[in-house]
Amino acid sequence: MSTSPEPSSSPALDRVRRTASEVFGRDVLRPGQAAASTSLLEGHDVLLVAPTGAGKSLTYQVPGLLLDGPCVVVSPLIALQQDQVGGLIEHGARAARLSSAETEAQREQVLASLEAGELDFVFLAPEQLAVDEVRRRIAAARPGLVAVDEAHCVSTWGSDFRPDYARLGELIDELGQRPARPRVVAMTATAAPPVREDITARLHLREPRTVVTDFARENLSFRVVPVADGAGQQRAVLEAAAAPGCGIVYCRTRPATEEYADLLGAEGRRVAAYHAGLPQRRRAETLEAFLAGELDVVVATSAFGMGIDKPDVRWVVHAQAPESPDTYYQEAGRAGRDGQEAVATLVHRPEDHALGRFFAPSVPGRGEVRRVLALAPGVEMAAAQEETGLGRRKIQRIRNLAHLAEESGRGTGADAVLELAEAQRSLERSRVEMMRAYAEGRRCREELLLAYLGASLDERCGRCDTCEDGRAEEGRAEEGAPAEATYVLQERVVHAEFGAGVVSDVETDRVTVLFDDVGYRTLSLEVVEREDLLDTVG
DNA sequence: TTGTTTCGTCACTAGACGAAACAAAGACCTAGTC
Repeated sequence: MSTSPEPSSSPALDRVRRTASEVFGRDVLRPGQAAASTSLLEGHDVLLVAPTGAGKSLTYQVPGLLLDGPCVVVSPLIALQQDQVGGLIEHGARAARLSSAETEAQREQVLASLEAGELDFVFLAPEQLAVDEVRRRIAAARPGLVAVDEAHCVSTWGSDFRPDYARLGELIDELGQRPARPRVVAMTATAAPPVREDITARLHLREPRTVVTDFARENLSFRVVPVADGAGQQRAVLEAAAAPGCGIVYCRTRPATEEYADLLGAEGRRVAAYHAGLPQRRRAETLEAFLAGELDVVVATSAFGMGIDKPDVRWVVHAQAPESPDTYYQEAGRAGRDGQEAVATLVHRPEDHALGRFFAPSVPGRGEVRRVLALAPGVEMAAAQEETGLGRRKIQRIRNLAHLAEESGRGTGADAVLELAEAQRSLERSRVEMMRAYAEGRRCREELLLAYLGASLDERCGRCDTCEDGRAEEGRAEEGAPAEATYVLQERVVHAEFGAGVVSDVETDRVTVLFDDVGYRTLSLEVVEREDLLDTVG
């Protein structure tokens, strides 16, 4: 996998520029757009990591028009798909959505148009692509490009939620083999290096080029407010949410969103709660009102996220820590998209991390795994449930684990499945610990987040709370001069106990490694060196 | 894993206490009902 530089000139780039200008009215391409689009035209698959608002859409829209055959866009939310279809039609492209929201007649119309070559773009969720009939008819239309939007879902979902995400790679493979296999572009706003690798592997990207745009946020200040109890937490959240301008308060539970919405409402803020337990219509109204500037604050669970591109959000407050720095950076990053100053505050109570551990996927029992693996191939879900006495979700999870275990070379059988499930749980739990390290550490906040996400900051941000109050600087002084660079970021290493892994962060006195089987571990450099625990792999 | 609610016990017959039970995100989809 390589990170592609911006191309300076080529016939492919000329075609991209012309179409971007003539069809979409974009005379200047933003960072990443040119590299990603030309790579697709040159025959590569592409993984694009670029922040929301950086114009990721253009990266599939332009090649989608230039390559032969229609472009299939896989997108997780049908509400988002509708907006994207509307946007393309406005520019004169032929686009449609295929989902359960369409009537049978409308679905037939979409598939017939696709087969007749009358559509440039078709939008659908993985669940639609998993329908044999739909997949067969799309393959018959010989698509030239498959775009996977919000591609981090491929990595974070699939094992126990929306299982068709776990099958997306093979579903795309079935749309045609080379030379007819469509090219694939996977797009996401943030993805730490192991997530990028996971997406590449699960989508079976071929000769992939990875395009990563700069995602440091120079207008965003990160803050952490430690609190000891529930009352302190509430005070801190209300205080942070009293900031001027509009903002988002993120909570981990639905009742918490309602409670804070009531409290903020009582203070005179125009506020609404948002979570997946609310009626669809009310959710849509809340989103619309927020985008239109009719609400000051939305108090939400993680359901409020994808597709929200409101530039003037001035602050984001996390009432509880989310389960990983990946999620935190994505949610906090919804503040200040307009480039004006914005603040991201995490109210931190150590107990809140328990919820992160609770949500980490469980490891199935050995007996359960054996029963699922013993099922005859191709057996229907209803029969499988009857035979194993297990729920649909559990069966699906074990099947997906078995599939992934085999694909990743761990092998077949119950041991391989259990090993993989253990590794997944370890990784999730270690992400929770990384989040704790963020909240409890005294390093520059942005430096730590960017290191985690695989980018580096040349110097401390100078804006976060630890930079401002001098803790970040003090910490460095106490630790002494930076240690000689024994380990290099993204280098592969082997630990005596934890096995193989990749260096994800190097500080003056410690090194953080993402191990394949146990997740993130932060190790003291002194101990590592004294006991010779970590070997680099050539 | 944790915090909150519910329930039973003791018996100072009102309320304190501890144990047990419960709930804690995310979105497709389809079938059934009004």
